[in-house]
Amino acid sequence: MDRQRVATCISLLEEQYGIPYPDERNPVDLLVMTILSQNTSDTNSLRAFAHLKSAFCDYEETLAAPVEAVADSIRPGGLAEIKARRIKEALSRIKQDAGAISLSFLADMEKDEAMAYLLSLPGVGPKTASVVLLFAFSMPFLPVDTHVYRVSRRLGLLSEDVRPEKAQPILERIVPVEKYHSLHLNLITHGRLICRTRGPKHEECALRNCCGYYLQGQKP
DNA sequence: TGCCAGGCCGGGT
DNA sequence: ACCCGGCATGGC
Repeated sequence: MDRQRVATCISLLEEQYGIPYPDERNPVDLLVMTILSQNTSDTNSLRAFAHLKSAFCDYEETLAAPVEAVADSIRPGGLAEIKARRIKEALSRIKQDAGAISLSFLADMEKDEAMAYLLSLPGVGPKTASVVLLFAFSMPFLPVDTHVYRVSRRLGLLSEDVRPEKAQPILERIVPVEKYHSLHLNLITHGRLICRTRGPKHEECALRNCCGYYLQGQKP
């Protein structure tokens, strides 16, 4: 797939939506928040994260608490039992491996080593690990979620036969590293509204307007 | 009202 | 490798 098409999509998105800058967050917060966001709407996951933070004064306390208490604190997010267990197990592993509930040691690792470590944590898959490594450590990973996958295919950045688990390395190859933040955030922030395969109102909005000629099948 | 949400895991073929 | 069900609350 040609880089020109990618570059055009990125700059059209930036023109329309601006260049997003992620707010700085501590890596453990980011990890926990991303676990809470898995297959969950942002309103629900943000609410769950706020509840969790107010229920415990720090992660040591979260770790010491019974799973049911953690689950109760994140109930509004959905999938509470599973996520509570995963969060506690992840915190426990981190403390055991790092001697404290901190992920700052990842900064000293090679990117692939850091990725392998995060993937070894329960409840952490490629998407979650990539979010942490990109946004907390500026490592060159491009998180691929349902929106990024779906919209990338609709824009022709990925061919139709590419399966979700194959999408990330392909996108990482054709997207310039310095645009990972920008593309990811614009696609997930606005991606739910654009280029949906069904739902007529979605076809009328943003990205269709700004990248409309791609969707009409014209090759630039 | 039903469908979906910024996945991941464990089990099957 | 690939496919699939389960998880579960709130919003539109």
